[in-house]
Amino acid sequence: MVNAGKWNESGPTSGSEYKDRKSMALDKEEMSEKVLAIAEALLNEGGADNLKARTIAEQAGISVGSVYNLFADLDEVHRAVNMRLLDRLGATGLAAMADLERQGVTDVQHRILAMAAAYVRFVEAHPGSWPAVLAFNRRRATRPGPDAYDALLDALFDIVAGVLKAGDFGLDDDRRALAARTLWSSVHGIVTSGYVANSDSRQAEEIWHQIELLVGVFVKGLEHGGAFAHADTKPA
Amino acid sequence: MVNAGKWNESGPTSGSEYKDRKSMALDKEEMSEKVLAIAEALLNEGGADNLKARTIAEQAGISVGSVYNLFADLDEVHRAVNMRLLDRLGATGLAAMADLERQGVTDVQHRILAMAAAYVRFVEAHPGSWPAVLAFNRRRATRPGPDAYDALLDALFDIVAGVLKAGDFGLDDDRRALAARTLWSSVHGIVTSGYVANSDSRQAEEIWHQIELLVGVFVKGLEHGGAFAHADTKPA
DNA sequence: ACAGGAAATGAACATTGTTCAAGAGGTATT
DNA sequence: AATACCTCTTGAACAATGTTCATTTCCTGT
Repeated sequence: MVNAGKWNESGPTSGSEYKDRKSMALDKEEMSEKVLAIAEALLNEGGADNLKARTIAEQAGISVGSVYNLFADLDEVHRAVNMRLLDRLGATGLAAMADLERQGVTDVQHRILAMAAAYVRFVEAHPGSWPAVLAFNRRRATRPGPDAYDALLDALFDIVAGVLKAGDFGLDDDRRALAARTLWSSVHGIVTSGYVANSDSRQAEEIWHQIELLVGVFVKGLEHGGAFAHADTKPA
Repeated sequence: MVNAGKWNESGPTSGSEYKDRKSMALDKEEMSEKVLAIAEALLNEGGADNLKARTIAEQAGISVGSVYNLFADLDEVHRAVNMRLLDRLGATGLAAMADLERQGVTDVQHRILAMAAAYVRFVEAHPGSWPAVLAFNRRRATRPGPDAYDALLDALFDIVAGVLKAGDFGLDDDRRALAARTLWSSVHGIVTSGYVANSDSRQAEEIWHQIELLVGVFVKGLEHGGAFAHADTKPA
């Protein structure tokens, strides 16, 4: 068990290449990607509950057992889909930043808003799977150390931190990173809270109003040294 | 089916009181609360996946069928538990505000931080069930209109709005309400993101650092009119 | 051809949510 | 007192699901 991740560990019988291509249906790699694409579609349609081994197998044209041959269990499939999404989100963010660069937008507030807008668009484009990403509890955390999941999140934080660096708020690296994480978490909270809140199209408007207010207040607050306005309240 | 919520709709055969008490084990109401208490404990221990009809029945000393006699399905049980939690959170928030009043704390930043601290403590006190609250998708939304769920959330927003009212930021009621929702969503996002992020005790520290920065920046930003600093960026 | 082994298969098992026909327990009516 | 009637309880039964594993299939190297 738990043989996932060690594909092609040993060649077939001995060290030979049998990658003829042609007549061969699909590589394990290709089949894995096909499974992940199907899984993402399923998650998008019906959330985590819609990710069923038999459905995947049927749509992929393979048997249930083969799914478990590619992935240890459905949790791993879900995790893999999430990583793809996080990865794509990072790419989207970078693309948004490149767009801003191209348009010569230097105003920090504009740039942050554009980043937030990109995030909102991404979430709206994945209505079913994004909540699944957020709700995903890595139960039985494999290791205490940071995994690929955290690495992807850190990459997202770095993008925001890069935007903040453009504005001159007198922040050292640590504090800027903290501000980036705070801003990201806040936007994230607004988006997800909005999804829980009232229905329909007023939702999108409310989310955007909150984001506008947050970013406006955040930038103004940073400009006036709010990041250092410690109150001497003890946590707990 | 769907008979939940209409208990004792008609008396037994006719209008008679057979509530002797004594010898009678448990009222439906009492049994429902017992079930909810058990359900909350189960959610706290193992998340949504740990809410099993048979476990509830066993621990409550009734049969599986009886559980479905009290609640339409497990979703309704989950929903009821969530409502209890939201209700309790509201009470906690009001208690925290009363404490501040008693201590004569008038500084807005202090008060917001104290509220946030109360929220964080509450979440930490319900490590398993709180994520379940957030992840709860009311699938098949019964009505388009606001339900009890939204009412509870609005109550929470109102508490925050009350705190903001103390500070004089030149906000009209609508804008203050928006700021309250924004602040709440942001804190919420910080807490839940923190739960997703790195493990262990550094987690709590990181969460609190983010909250401190957010509140500091938020208050400073409001003081300097950041709530009106509209950028002319279009949403999408 | 044959042997060896990796990969695919799908039947089988365990666990779940949910339903429902049968029964139990009580009240009112005669 | 006996009966009819109603409500609530029960637990067996069903369907859907995640997961396993003995068997078969398919390919490569000899």
